[in-house]
Amino acid sequence: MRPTTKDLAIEAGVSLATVDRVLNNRPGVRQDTVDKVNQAIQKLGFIRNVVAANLARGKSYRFLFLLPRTGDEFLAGLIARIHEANQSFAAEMIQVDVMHIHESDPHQIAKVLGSPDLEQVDGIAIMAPESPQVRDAKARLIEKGIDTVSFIAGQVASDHDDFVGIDNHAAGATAGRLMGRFLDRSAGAILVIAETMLARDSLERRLGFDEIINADYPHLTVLPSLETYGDTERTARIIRNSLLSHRNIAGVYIVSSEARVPLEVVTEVFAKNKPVIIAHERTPFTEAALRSHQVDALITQDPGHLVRSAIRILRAHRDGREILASQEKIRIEVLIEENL
Amino acid sequence: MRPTTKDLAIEAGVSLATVDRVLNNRPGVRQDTVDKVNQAIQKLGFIRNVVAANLARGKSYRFLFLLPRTGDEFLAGLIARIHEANQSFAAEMIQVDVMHIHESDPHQIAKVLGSPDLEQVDGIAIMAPESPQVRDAKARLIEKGIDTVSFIAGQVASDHDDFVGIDNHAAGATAGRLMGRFLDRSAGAILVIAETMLARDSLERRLGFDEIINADYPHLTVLPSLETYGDTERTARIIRNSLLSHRNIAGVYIVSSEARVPLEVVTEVFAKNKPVIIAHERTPFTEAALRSHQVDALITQDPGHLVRSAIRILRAHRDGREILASQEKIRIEVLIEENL
DNA sequence: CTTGCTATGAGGCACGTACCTCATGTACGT
DNA sequence: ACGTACATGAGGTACGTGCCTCATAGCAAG
Repeated sequence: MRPTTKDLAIEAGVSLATVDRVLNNRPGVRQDTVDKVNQAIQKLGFIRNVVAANLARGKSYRFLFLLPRTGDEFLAGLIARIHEANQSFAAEMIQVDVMHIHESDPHQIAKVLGSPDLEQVDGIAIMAPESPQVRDAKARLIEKGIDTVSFIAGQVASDHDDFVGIDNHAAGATAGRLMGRFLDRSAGAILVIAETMLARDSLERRLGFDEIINADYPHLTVLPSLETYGDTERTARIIRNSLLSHRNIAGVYIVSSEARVPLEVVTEVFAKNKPVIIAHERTPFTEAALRSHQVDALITQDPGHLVRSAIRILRAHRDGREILASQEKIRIEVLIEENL
Repeated sequence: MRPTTKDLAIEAGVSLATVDRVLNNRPGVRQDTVDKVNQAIQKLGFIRNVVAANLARGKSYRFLFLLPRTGDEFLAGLIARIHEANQSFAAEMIQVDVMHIHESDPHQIAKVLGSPDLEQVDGIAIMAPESPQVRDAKARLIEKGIDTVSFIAGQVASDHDDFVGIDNHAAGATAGRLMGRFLDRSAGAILVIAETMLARDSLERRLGFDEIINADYPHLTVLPSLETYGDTERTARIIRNSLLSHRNIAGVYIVSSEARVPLEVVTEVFAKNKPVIIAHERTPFTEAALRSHQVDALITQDPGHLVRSAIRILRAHRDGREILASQEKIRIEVLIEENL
């Protein structure tokens, strides 16, 4: 049987009340008494029964995911996972909600983050582009005792705030390596398509991609990024224009998580002589594209893992516990048809 | 606040005792009373507080991992993860242990599985080659109320028994596709090296690999598998012999999880004109090999995920709960230097 | 010596559920 | 009408911890 607080009290030669005071950092205990209890903890290998503690506290957790308001399939998948997690974490008294924000307006995001509605929440996972406003708002949340994690995009990890997501520079490099190897000896140009290069993650991916191509595949040229702004017509136009100036397009790298529109346009434009295409994120659409050989590889991160990881980290923060780093590391996955 | 059993009792118009009888499938309740309670559960959206239930039961879980007795680095990593999991699951009153078996002797495995020591255990994750003896022993364990999962290798999933691991056929196919694409236009032969082809997983990987190469890369020939039997000298000899008969070796596929010896030999033998090499599993050694470009890609499964998944599944079985399938699906990961 | 402060002990109630006992009710067969 | 078997209620204790109140002991300053 595992030692309980009662055993601790006996071992330390103090009362249950004192053990309780020490365990919960309550004032009014002399330092040497604290030490006695801590020694007993060491000696018995006492592990606090979190389960019973939470029961006694009547504690439940409320976490919030702040997500952009796009119709993105990747985001839709993410939201589905959040709801799934809401089910499976219910047994542990954890409730998660989703709130949407206008990603483009830092002031509005900061306003939402400052709103008093959020004060009943135990922790927030924020998916928003980096900006001074958001950074400040986060700092204020932390002052109020509300933990935050940066989710997928945006802020860099800081001391106050974990980052849940992949290293986008490495993800871009991975795409670059695959592109290089898949194209091996064929010289040519590579089209890079992004929704907007203002997003930090797109930028980093592009940097990582370029680094690999420039270093190891001198016969390949990476063209300037095309920005779609999420507009179908514009996407078609700029890709066609690019085709006119560059006849020798051998590869296409779609940087953004919204691959659908660029992919459709590219597939149509390059009806024959399809270049090697690499995109990001697994969605019903990109999965089908991989199956039908419209795409050669996907660089992805597991949305379910992202969501659960954010929740686990927020809870660990709340409990003042350590996290199991190896479990929370989000991997950059390479998907081809065979390992879907 | 979430409804409790008390609320349930009021809603159903019965006593707490009856609610308890229904919730825990105890006899002595008329069917229509059972229905009343179940309706109340539906209506209130009652979710049993597993945490409180386990507290009351004084329940703790003991799970066992039965692993082969090799000195394999992959296995060492696995064991490290099990100890890690033992720490992090301690808060949920779950204890996991490791026991070693002689993988080569089905009778001995069956004997271990039948030993009375195992009767105090709640569930067992078994990593052992498939055999009728093991199959029978498992069936007997299940009769005794001890759940089992097939871990990484061995048995196919059955109704009684989940499989935790990757689809090895798909893993082989993934290796095949990468090999084909990395070699693209260079014709040649591919060396396949296994510890033994008696292992089901090696066989399946090879089948998946061949399927892809034969279908899509006719300029490549897959040679008969070389079996090392884990012997360094033998490995060096058979690889050298193979080199004499086949001058045009363009690729090497190391099927087994123990890649170290084959890799060392291959690296030495092919000092110049290194073929494309693909191996399995991430270990300190294969990771270093990837970094130093001795290996071109690794096909891996996450040991931490494997371990935690097995534990979660065993616990869910024990609690009679459903598992979250998407979380328990072990992915076939593709590792290159950039996404390590 | 009194006053006041701090450190500690003793004990109880609560959380939501499991599990036990005992009493009572109800329907059935004889 | 009686005994029997089954269905249900009522109430208690327990699990390990948190949190509260009250009592007491020790010590130092006035």
